[in-house]
Amino acid sequence: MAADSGSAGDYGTSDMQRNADESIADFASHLRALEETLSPAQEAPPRIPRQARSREKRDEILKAAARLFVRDGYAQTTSDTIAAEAGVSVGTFYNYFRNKRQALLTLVIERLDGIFSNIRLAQMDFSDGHPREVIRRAIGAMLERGNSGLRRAWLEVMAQEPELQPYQQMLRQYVLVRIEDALRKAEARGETWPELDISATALAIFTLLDTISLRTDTGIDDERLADALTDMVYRSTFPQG
Amino acid sequence: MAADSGSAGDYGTSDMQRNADESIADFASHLRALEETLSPAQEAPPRIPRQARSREKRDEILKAAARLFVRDGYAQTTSDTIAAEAGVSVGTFYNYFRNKRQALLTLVIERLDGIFSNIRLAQMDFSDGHPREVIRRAIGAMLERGNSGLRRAWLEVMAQEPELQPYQQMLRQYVLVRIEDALRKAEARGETWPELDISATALAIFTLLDTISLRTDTGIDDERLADALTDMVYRSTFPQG
Amino acid sequence: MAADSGSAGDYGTSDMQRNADESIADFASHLRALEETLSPAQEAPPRIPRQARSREKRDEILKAAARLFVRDGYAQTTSDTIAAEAGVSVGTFYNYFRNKRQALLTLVIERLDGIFSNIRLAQMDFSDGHPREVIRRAIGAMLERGNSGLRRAWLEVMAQEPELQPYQQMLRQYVLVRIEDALRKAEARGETWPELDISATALAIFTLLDTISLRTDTGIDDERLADALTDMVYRSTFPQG
Amino acid sequence: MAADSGSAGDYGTSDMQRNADESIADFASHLRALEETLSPAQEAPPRIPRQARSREKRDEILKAAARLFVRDGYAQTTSDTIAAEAGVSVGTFYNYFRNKRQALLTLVIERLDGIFSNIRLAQMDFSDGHPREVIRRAIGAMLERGNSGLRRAWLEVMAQEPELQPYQQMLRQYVLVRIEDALRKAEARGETWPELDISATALAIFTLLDTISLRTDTGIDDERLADALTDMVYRSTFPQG
DNA sequence: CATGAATGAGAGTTCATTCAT
DNA sequence: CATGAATGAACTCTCATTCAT
Repeated sequence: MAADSGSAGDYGTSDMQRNADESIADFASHLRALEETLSPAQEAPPRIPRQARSREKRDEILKAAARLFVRDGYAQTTSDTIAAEAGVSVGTFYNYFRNKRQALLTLVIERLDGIFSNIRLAQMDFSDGHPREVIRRAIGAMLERGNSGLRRAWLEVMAQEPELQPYQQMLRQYVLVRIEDALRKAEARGETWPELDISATALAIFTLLDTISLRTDTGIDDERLADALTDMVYRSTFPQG
Repeated sequence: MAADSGSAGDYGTSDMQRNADESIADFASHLRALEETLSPAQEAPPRIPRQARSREKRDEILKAAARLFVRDGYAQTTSDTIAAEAGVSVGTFYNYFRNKRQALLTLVIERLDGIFSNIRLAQMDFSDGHPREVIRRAIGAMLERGNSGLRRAWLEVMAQEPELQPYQQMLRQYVLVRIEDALRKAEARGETWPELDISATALAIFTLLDTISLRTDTGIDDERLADALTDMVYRSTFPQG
Repeated sequence: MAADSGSAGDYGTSDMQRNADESIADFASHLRALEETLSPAQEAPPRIPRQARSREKRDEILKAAARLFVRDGYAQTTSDTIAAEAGVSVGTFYNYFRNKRQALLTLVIERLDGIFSNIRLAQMDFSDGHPREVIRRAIGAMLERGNSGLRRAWLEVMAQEPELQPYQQMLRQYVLVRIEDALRKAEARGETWPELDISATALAIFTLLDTISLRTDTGIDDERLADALTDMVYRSTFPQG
Repeated sequence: MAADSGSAGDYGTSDMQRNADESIADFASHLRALEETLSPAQEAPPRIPRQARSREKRDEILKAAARLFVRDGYAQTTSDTIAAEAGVSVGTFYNYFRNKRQALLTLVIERLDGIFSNIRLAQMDFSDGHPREVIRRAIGAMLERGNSGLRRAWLEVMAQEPELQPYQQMLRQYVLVRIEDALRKAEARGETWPELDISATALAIFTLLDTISLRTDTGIDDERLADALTDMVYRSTFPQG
């Protein structure tokens, strides 16, 4: 299915490489943007650990929390349980995190790229003439990262705490706007279907991939899935696919 | 369950219809069994009342519960609130429903087709030669049903109670298989893209539409959205769209 | 010590009576004013009891709370303890009161006259020519009411919850202003010491009596104490006492 | 501490003085015993350190504690906060003081005369013929000392721990008895109002001044307040003021 | 002695569910 | 059947105090 190579020569690889590097840098900066977006929701933790052992314990607690949030969901996970799972007392949990919500927020911020793998979509740039590959790469990257469980927990908190919803909106807008941009540029170059409804298509693409990345077991191999999704996005945007 | 019949056949559609209806009925009966399992009959289980006045009261309660589940989510809705919203006492609520969960299950069972509007996708039949219209109609139907709020509540309970998940799987499989079937037939007729990965594509279509129908406000008009989605599904399946 | 009688006639008694009646009416209106002052701090209780038994239970809980607040102080009294003392469960306590603070506020409002016996001072009217008796009566009334324990609890909450302090200030101002008024009128009639510092004296009188009424056991009989206080207030305000 | 001397009886004053000083010393030693009783020596009790650096640190902590007790009250001040305010760790706090209460007790003992400024009242001696000035001076001295905040904290602990109440009684009695003494002597010289109820009047004077010295902001200038209080005490005791 | 992480009893509060009236 | 008061387990979070480093 994948057809890459290209018309021009041998330095294709180094080109790819350069693109990948840039892409990683891009990705990092996108992440930082998202982090900025989220941090206002994050109050200072009660204790900033100074000793090395302390950092480890904090990480233990975070890992324990992550396990439970993923397994049982946010609401079903109690502070007592997290503490027990981490092998510490409740007091200790509250030494490191102001409250349960902050623990989740911390997790989300620290694992942004795993959780919001959809920002990969924000990086798509169709200007180099190989849109199919661009799409394929973004989708592949999205599917391989695995922290969708935490995103489910994040969505759960948001449902309960309306103050957080703006943040979700912002994250979403961030990606959405970038997809629209990429599409609009391709449209300007006359590459897309005529009369393509850019906003609606961007929304559809975003929704599709955002949700698919939350999948647990689809019964379908990730590679095949990525290929099918790529075709879908590609064909629905660029004619003569 | 599957009844395919053949390419021509004027009763194809009504067949499809019957099948979908049957399937919903099946699903409902499973859910009812589940209800029994999850809320084991103790002493006198609340039954559907015969007298008109009682039925009305029960319906009032259900409507109130639905409003609140949709507005605030399942966990955030308390039995007290439901009773208050319905203008009855908590006791009365518990006279009609064994517990909060049963009230939601009842709602889900009674409004199955509104909630699981994705069942409409199971009815797509591309054999009449106008696949784009078929897709458009299914999508239009999905988007216009309004009970996505209750489905969100249903998903919320499921997250908490793993025993329910098989039922979600069941419904999902039902629709998926039907989409695959339709695609396979179209493929047999040589209408689809060559080498189309049927299962993966069906999954993608299902996921996309299933999620989109949960939307609250996308900022995009439903008609436009339906058109864009139709294009997406159509172009990614049938070439030369 | 008391010397009343008067220049004129036999209907002195009925005069007294009328004054007492007026005084009670006055007192009630003062109380209402204080209640108005406090009520903004009071949120609606979670459940307004309708059944008679319910009112009784509410009263039981209030009495139990009062006992414990007086005996152990506000902070040392837990909701569990109150419930236990009242012979109910915690849940029941929270059915009647939104929280511990509201229970105290309710008590305070319902027993305003016992707790803020100092409003008696707000009623003093020296215009009838018998200031000593007026003072004596106010002080006597202050000392005989007994809920100073609850006022101590009230002061305790206020120390902890700055939002309530305005209310204390208002109660205080209410009485203070009225004492000043009475003094100022007497001054206008030339009855007071020349160059009397009205505000400071009012403050001193208020403070003295306010605090004395918080006494538990002074070792001195209430009548004697009232007489001594009367002398003190009278002599420090009106010359040639 | 106040040196008045006067026309009559040259050692009278110094006697009073000695008594007051002794009494304070007594009180202090009682408090120290109390400290022992309340915080029973376990293993190595924190003692007053000898080395200069340690003394300074201890003083820093005490000052920090004082600031916070005054500003926020005893209960609202946590050991963590005290440590932070003093720029040390909690551990260090507990190296110098057995517990929070002991820190307050220590403060009280070390600042007895500032806190219990009402002891000044015990030193009043009307025998030199200028009672008004004597009163004025005592009141002035009371009002100018600023540690009433700590006394409020002390009263707070006492409310929680009944074992401490005898000590409060002790100090109170000491001052009361001395005021009564002074009044009785003046009465013997025929200077007071006839039939003055000495005990009750002493109690009233004590209560008034004791409480007024706890004031925070009365809205009235201290000098004016002192003058008004002086008038009040003077006129209610000595006729023809 | 200094540090600060760890502890855990305990406090306030909520809410699904029961049951006497 | 309707009512709504009663229940208590469960949950989140605080803070005085200890103790290993």
